[in-house]
Amino acid sequence: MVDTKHSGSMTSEPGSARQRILRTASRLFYESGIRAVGVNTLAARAGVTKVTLYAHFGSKDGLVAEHLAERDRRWRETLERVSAGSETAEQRLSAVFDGYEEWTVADGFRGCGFVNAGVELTDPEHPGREIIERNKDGIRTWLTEIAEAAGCPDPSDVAEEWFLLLEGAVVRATLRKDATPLHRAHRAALRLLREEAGG
Amino acid sequence: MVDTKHSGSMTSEPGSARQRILRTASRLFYESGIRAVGVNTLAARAGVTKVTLYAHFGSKDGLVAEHLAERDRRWRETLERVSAGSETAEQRLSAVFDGYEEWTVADGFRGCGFVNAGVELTDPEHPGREIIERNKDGIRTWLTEIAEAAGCPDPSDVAEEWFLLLEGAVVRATLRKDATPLHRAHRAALRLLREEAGG
DNA sequence: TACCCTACATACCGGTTTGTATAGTGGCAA
DNA sequence: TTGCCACTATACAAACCGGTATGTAGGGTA
Repeated sequence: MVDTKHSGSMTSEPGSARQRILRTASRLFYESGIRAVGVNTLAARAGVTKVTLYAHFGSKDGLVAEHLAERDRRWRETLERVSAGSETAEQRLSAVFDGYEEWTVADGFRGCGFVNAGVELTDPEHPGREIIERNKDGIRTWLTEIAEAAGCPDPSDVAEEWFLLLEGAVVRATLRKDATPLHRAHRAALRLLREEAGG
Repeated sequence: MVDTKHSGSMTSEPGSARQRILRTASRLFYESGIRAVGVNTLAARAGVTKVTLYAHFGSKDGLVAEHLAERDRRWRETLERVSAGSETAEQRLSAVFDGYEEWTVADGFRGCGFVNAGVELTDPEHPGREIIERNKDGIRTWLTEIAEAAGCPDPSDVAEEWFLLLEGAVVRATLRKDATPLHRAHRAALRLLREEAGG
């Protein structure tokens, strides 16, 4: 009860209404799925009225899209954070796979939020879809830069193969919670790096 | 109107009510997602009343589970069919990847139905979840047998890596419809086979 | 003939969905 | 002081959700 700018019933959650909604959406959508969480539940859990939610996001689809954009933003921050301190290409690559491994065995892991959203948002016109694609492009770009830094002759080819291993491992880890898919993907990725860059 | 055992209003769709329901469920659940398709819509599209649907499957969850089981059955048939005629391990492996490639570029492709169902069925107690796991185990077993036939020293290791490539390629192809993920996964899988078995 | 089984049609249940309309409240700035 | 702003509270609308109750029609079989 320290700095809630605008009064109201106590909602132990700090931050502006908008931030609280986005944070709650991120948690609930990821935990239970987007369709499974109604705006009533969402607003109540965020300590906000439905009117406020609609004033900020216009519609549930709008909220979903902004939630995905926010998630993408945080995801990029995380990627840069776990890579900070890595110097060689091999270290940077390992940082990515280590980060993913840590994530897949953490409590509450339920797969890639963007892939999951892609499964749920069947309408190809949904505003969230382009954010999903943007996020995946971000990963591909990141991996391509590593392959370039390593001096691979075909960086985008190598990056794409790393991406397949990474995405496959996440899917595998989603169904049976286990660190080995990521571990194995990591090993395969390093082997490929040494073959392509070292040779 | 040839052999519908039990009368009824004409429902151009052939087969028993049960089969029609399962076939319709398979189509609609895959196209639009499980949660997005209500039992009312489903029954109407199958040319069946809701009462009949509930008499056969008990609940929507029951229908979902039986639909997944049916899908798994058909999936295994397809796998054996595309592999028929393959003799060497390499041919059998390529048959799998070719089959997947054909699938991912076909009209209406919307990813792996089992992975998608796994995303939607967040309840870990849902009866469909074990069928999803069974299906994935089927793939892993199939790939392991190929690795064994090829004489790989660590067949399950190799199979798991093939699996990562395969699953990753399907996810990639789902977001941006394109044959290249499968193509690249295929190439990587063959390279791995030659390294492990040939060396 | 009598019964059963399957499927039909229709209507209903309580609850939930997204979204809106209306009125009130507290703080802040001009 | 006046007015704006962001918010609360409540109530409602129309559609849809999964699921059930009731009653009927018709072929298969004993």
